[in-house]
Formats: sequence, C-alpha cells, structure tokens
Amino acid sequence: MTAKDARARALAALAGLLADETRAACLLALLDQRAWTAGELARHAGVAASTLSEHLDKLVAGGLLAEERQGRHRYVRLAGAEVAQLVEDLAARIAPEAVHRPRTLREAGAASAMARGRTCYDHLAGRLGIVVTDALAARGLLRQDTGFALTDAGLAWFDALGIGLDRRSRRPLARACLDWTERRPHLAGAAGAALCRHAFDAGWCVRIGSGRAVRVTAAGERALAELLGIEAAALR
Amino acid sequence: MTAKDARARALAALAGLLADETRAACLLALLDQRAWTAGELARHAGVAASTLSEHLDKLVAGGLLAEERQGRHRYVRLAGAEVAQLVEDLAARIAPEAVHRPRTLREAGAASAMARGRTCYDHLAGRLGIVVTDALAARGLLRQDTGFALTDAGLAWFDALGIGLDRRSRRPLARACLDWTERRPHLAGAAGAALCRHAFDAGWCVRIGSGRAVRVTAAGERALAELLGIEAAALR
DNA sequence: CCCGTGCTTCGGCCGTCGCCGAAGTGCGCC
DNA sequence: GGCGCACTTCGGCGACGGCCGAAGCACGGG
Repeated sequence: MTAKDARARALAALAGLLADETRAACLLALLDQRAWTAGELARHAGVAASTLSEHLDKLVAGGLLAEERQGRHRYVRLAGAEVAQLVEDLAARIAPEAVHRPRTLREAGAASAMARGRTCYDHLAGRLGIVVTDALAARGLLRQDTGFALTDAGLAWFDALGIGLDRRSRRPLARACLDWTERRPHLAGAAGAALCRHAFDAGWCVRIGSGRAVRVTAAGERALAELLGIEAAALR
Repeated sequence: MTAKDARARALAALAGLLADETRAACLLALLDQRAWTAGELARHAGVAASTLSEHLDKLVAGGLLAEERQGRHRYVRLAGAEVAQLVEDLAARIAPEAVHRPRTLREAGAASAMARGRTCYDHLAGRLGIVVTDALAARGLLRQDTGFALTDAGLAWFDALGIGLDRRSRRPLARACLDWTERRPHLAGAAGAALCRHAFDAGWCVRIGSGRAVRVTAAGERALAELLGIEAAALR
C-alpha cells in the first residue's frame, strides 16, 4: 500500500519476465535484431510450441517484444533499442565463470568468430567494436576518459562520412555498452547504430551466416585503416 | 548445453533474484546507501523475520548484498555502486503509470520532498540532481548533448573545488542516471558521487530525517548560485 | 476444396518457491 | 549466570508457474 510497494511490485514484475530460462534464451537470441517466428524460438529454446506461445504472450504484454502476424506466422522481435540495452546490461553483469567453454571445433570456430566481430543489437561489438571505439578515442573523436561522449571533431567526422545523426531524438548519441568477451566498453547509442548501419551499407563488413557474427571485408580493412588508422592485424 | 543455455541460465538466475516483490522492496530500500538490519527490512517489507532471513541469504549468495554481522544483528547493504546502478536502471524502466499517487497529506509532503531533492545511492537526484546537471552542462563543464562526459573545464572545476576524482579507477567518471521523477538524466558515476559527498561535507545540503530525501541549506543555495549560477527558485 | 502446417487454447501435472510459526542458537545485558 | 532479543533453521502448507499433449483454429498451397 505504500509507494515502495507499488514500485517493488513493478520491479519484481519486470524482473520476473526475465527470470525464466526459456524467456531469457529467447531474449538473448533476439539480440541479433532479427524477427524470429514462434516456431524458430521454440526449437531454439527446446520447448513445445504451446509453451513458447505462452512465453511470447507474456513478453509482448510486458512490452519487451513487438510482434507482427503474417499469415500463419507470428514474427517477434525486441521492442526496441532500450529493451536490447536492458538485456545487454543484465547479461554483461553475469559472472565470467558462467561463460561457456566450447567443446567442439565447430563451436570453438563460431565462438572465435563472434569474439572477433559481431553486432550487439544495432551496433558493432566484440573485438571489432572495441578497436573502432578505441580508434575513435585515440583520434580525439570520442571522449572516453571522463565519461562517454562524441567530441565536436567526432560530430564532424560523422558528417564528413555522410552518416546522418538525428540529434533531436531522445536516444543518446553516444553510450557505452559493456562487451561480454572483451569486458570493455564500446560505442552504442544513435551514433553506434548509425556507424554500424553505414559499415554494412558501405560493404565494410558482412554477416557470417545468419547469426550475429560479422566479418570485415577487404574494403572494410582499407576504409578502417584510412579513416581511423586501424591496422588489419588488430582485427584478428 | 549450448553457450546460449549457460548464458540464459545465468541471466534468468540474476533476474530471479529481483523477481520477488519482497526482495525488490529490500533492494529499493537499500538504495539509501545505509546498512539495514534484517529486522528493519522484515518490518519494512511486511513479512516474518524468518522469511526475510531466507531472502537475505539469496541476495547475499547472488552477490547483490554485502553483509556484516555485529553481535546479534545482521547488517546488510548493497554490494556496491554497480548493484545500485542495476536496480536503478531497472526501476527507471518501469512504466510511469505504476507510480504511486499519494493519498494523504503526509505522503504528499514526503513525496514532494523526495521530488525536490534526494540521493540516488551515492549521487544527487530529483529536481536537485537535474538542476545541478543542467547547470554543469550550461557552463560547459559537462557534455550532455553528444553523450555524457566531463569536459576539461569540468575537470578543472572539480579540481578548483578541491574535490578529488580518482581517474584510475575502473568506475566511469561521469555516467547518466535516469531520474524517476524527472524522467531526465542526471550526473552519476565517480564524479557524481564525489560531488554528492562534497555537498554534504560542505554543508550544502542535509538529509531530511532518515530517508533519501535531501534539503538544500542556505549555505548550499549561496554556493550553488555562486559556483553554478543556480537560482534558489529552481530548487523549489 | 481439402490437406498440412504454424500457432493457440485448454486441462492437468509437477516442481519450485514464498510464506509462516515453532523451535533452536548465539549474543548482550542486567 | 540467566533472561531477552535478533536472527536462523526446519517442517509444512499453499499458490503459482512452467511444461506438455491433445484438440482447435486459421491460413496457404496444392
């Protein structure tokens, strides 16, 4: 009945949405920014379709997922960058010991590809994300020592590249996102998303398969070297 | 058995710690940065001492709380600023509709005092936090438009005030913390904590009662006006 | 037009978890 | 040294929630 109770109730309800292993697996899978069908998620999580249907109901009702019905398919994706950030933040906080050790060659290959470069919802992450972020900071385009913000030179750099940044949006331009594999922050926020989009549009990198892993192309290596002084060796 | 499963398990376990109303109420209460006894929390949450004892076991085991035994008392507090940030982040995300409407005069008074000024674990929040943050930004001491970072002038300002900032710590110097009541970011991180500590040490503000609410003193109004050009009217 | 497929609804099962009160432990105080 | 208080442990209860399979829709393709 007190103010605290209402807040506690709401907090517990929100956390409760994430507090189930199956739902957590769905949210983590959806971090790839794609829309999955209910069936795909059910197979991914290893539960019956009926079970997953109910989980999706809860996540949608809780505002974490957006859904789109197409024919007999139910497509579902994260409701937005804020939700992705929430999941990322929480996931980044789990103890490193809980991290999985690959057991097969195939797994090890996939894991190292993910560690080299991947997307983190809408921005670049993994080694690639860190290297780009550090290069931006080294060139005075990003202030990372006293917080996390683009400098005026940074704004000009984006402008010169023809990457438009919507500065009126409520979303912060630059935000630090803690990397799982590197345990260091990389560029997220509107600028991180715009840069990532540009990297794909300009052919700097391409997705490996259908997942979140990303590979830097030869053209990408040239562009990153020229624009940010990044050596190709740092990306491997 | 896959990597996703291990991550999902850990994520669900972490969220599960917050997914109970009683535990959530404890964590929210502990945001006042004080150490509470088990009995106080039990009374606060409205459950039996035995029930709360088990909740504390889980929160401590999960690393969210630190405990200290003194005689027959069990003092417990948040394990650190990161945990406070986690709880704050999650709490800030709950829909405004869930917020409580005060029903009595006493409640309304307490709520408005909290809205005017309070601490958010270790930094200033509420109207006070926003006004200070905006004033820092207006004077070019804090860059808020392209992210969230202190400027060189900002570093000099802290230095001139004799507020030491540990720049070697892993904790970010400046970080945005979203305010519940104002729905806008205010200064958190090492600089926010140092500024808050200084504000209390210098007598700029004092706690109202035993809670998180804070009142600006006459000396505080003078200091804020002189150092940051903040008008006293903005604080009311 | 009918069949197959993808999803949903329903009933029922089972495990987990929060809760309590009673009994037990340990500490401090008189 | 014994009483009282703060906390813990234990047993048991009840509720909730996740899970499944079966049956029921709804859409698209043949």
